[in-house]
Amino acid sequence: MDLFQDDLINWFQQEKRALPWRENQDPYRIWVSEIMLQQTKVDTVIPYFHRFMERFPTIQSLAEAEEQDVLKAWEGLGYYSRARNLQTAVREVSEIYGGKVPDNVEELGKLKGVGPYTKGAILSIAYGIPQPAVDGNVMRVLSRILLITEDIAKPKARKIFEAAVEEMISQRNPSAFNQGLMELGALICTPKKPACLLCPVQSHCTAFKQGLQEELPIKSKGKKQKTMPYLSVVVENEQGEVLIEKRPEEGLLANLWQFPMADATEVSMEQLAYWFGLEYGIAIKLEETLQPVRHIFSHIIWEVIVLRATTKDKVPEQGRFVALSDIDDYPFPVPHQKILQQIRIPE
DNA sequence: AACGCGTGGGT
DNA sequence: TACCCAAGCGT
Repeated sequence: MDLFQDDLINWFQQEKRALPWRENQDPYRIWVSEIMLQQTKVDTVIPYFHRFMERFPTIQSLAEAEEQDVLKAWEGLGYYSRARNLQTAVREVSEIYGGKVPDNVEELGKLKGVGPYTKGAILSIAYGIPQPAVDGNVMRVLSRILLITEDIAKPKARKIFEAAVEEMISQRNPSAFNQGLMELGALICTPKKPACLLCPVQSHCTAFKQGLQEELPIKSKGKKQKTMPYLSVVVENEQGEVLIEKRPEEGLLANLWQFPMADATEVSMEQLAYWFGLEYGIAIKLEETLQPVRHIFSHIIWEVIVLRATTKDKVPEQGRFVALSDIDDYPFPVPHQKILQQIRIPE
């Protein structure tokens, strides 16, 4: 009768995927990977991680970078506050901790963007310190192993699983234990149709014994998204430049760039040119309707009617005219990249 | 505690 | 189509 911990760790060391952030234990690399992996699949993260580490190889280089360049490296990855918080925290590590990532719960947990999960992941993986790192995988796996029926969508659930991990975690190899739980959740103990027949810890699994693996974990459902209609306009001047503006520094897609966009519940198509004059201080002439853009976020849906317009005016009160050849310097969210594609490849 | 915050892939 | 899901965090 082997121990759960040993079966899990042996399996992990045998079967773990070769991932770029597993090449060494550099706390900075571990940190960046953990932030990118929040709510994001491994396959999506890999190319971003390579580019990011090439562009910002050290704490120092990221601390000294322009936020605009950090967001550009994050462009398309989503949850952009992760990038901004990471840079804020890295600057703090640079200034307060001499560039060394803290190796204790107290200091690490104070850093922007480093919550209970990420804190435990960095401590255990980079420093070998036995701390729980409870993510969605861990809750799913342990809910089955231990038959825990707490609703994992509720905030209080995480604490219950953290308490369980504190009792179970391997003191000898907390890194392999925590990563093993997550790897198991990603490869075997999946949300749907878990591969129990291949599971290295099947003999320890209470849910499997009772045939309840498909019923766990218990997870309540969120509410569905609301649709938000917008009117967006691509304004071209006589130099062939287009008008773009920076989004507000808080909220959705903060500090990213976009084409001017009006809330369509407040501004109609007929009012658009007038509205534009008030907002941007220049006169435009609507030319044509482009392909509408629909974008589904996690919590809302954008329905964007897109128009093309021209102007003879040069200096807007808001935003700036940018040559198409320079537009790649600016981080755009996906819905506005869809608009950009249309003016790059007309027809 | 509940909600805001992205995106791409799977069924 | 309409969900669900993925190595969460800040407010």
